[in-house]
Amino acid sequence: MNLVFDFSSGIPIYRQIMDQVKYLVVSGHLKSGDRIESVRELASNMKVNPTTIMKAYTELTREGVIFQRRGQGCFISESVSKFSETEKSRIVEEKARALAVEAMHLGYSAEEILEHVKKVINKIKRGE
Amino acid sequence: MNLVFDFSSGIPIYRQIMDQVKYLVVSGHLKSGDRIESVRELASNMKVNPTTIMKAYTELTREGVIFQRRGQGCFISESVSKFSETEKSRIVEEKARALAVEAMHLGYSAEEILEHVKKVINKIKRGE
Amino acid sequence: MNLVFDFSSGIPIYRQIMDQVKYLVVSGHLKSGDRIESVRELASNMKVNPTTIMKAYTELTREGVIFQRRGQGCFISESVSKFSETEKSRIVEEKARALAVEAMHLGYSAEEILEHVKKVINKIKRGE
Amino acid sequence: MNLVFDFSSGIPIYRQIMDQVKYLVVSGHLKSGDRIESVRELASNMKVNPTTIMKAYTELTREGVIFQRRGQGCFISESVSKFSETEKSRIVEEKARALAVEAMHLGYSAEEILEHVKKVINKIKRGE
DNA sequence: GTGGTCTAGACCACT
DNA sequence: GTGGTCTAGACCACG
Repeated sequence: MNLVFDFSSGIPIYRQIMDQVKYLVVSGHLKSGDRIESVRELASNMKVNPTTIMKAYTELTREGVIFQRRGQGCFISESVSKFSETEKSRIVEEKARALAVEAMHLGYSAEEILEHVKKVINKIKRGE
Repeated sequence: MNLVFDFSSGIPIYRQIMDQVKYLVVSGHLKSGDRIESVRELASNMKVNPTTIMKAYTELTREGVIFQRRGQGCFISESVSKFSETEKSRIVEEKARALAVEAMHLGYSAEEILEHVKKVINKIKRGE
Repeated sequence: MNLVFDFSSGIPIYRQIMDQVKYLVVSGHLKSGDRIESVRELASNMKVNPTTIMKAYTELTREGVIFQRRGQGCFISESVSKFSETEKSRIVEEKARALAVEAMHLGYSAEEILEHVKKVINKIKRGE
Repeated sequence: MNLVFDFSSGIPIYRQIMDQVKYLVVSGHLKSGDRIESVRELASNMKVNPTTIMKAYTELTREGVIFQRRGQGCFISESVSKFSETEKSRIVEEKARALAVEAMHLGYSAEEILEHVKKVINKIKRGE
């Protein structure tokens, strides 16, 4: 797994790990059943505190993104969301709202915002 | 100013204030030149410590959303962004990417995501 | 007197008044004996609170820059500094140090800083 | 870090901290990557409230002088200014003008002012 | 251990 | 009245 951290972004490292694992799944780099590096491996590779990795993995497990099998490692789970439809909708709407407010405040029009989102989705689908 | 705080969301109060003031601006509820509640007023209305309000206002001032005048109060500033085009684009793209990854991971299609964003923008424009 | 205020600089208005009166003297726009606007006049012209003007004038009087004659108005005084040589030297050195630290931190060389100062002095002498 | 505060100068403590950290950088006492005392350490050493130190560090971070890492501490950042050339020039010119007006008003000649600045720069370079 | 947020309450500077 | 600074002391999040 090729992770990159931005230590000055203010976003916690464990959150950056979570986000990037999710990205690797939606972009097709990781598929359900794939084994991902163990806590220890990743910690030493990325020179990050193991407890930080641990926290990320625990959260990802809780969200149903990965599952941990004792003695074997961590694996990407089936893409069955643990969230209900309304919950999912609420999560996305909240993030969409934050994006919209920020972008509108920076002076972007509705069209420009949608264009931005469309572009980003395509980038992700191409694995960028 | 009609603010609502979610004390259990984990999002700092001062951040919630910032977000909501920005929202009030983009939704047209507040216009440049408008005076907003003073630190003490808002603090007593919202039953929040004045220094917390102060922090929010200071940050908003730094971002150019409002300006503070000692002895007079706080005012919405001209909507001239302090950021360069590339920086603005970077900010929006980053948020758009976070939204896209999260939504795709929850199983939404590109169309559904765009639909969500479009809906939210319209809500904001209608002042909801 | 043609004063310009920067309300968003953080520098108190009364200080800006003091600085600009001093500037008008060193640049030759005002000479000793010249009458300057009364507190009331200036307050109404500049749309500033009279107490603010009052504070500026009081301070300028204390520093010996102007003197107030009851019923007649305020006048620029003789350019006899009330400060001792060591005091004067300390004041200038302190400001010079602040300038130097800031400029060096921004990456300017000694030559560039001196060039900046030289340029500014000439501007002032030309009354700009 | 050897800081000295003047509690009766009217200059906020957090500002004095900022100025002195900047001084330590330009004078070579601190280099990029160096770890500086933690908020608590400095607070207890200088017998100042941690939140005051925090404010100074937050401002220095915003100016790009240092960066803060939760759980690790504060470090001097690369000396890459966040300001554009014109902005840097404006900042220095403003400070130079303030210095020049004040010094000229105290009766110093252009040569004397430049001499003062030159002397101060050399002092800083020698680490005084 | 680190930084980050918040409260309660005081005092100062400015308009 | 306004914003701005500081203290003392608490609690949380992160590595």
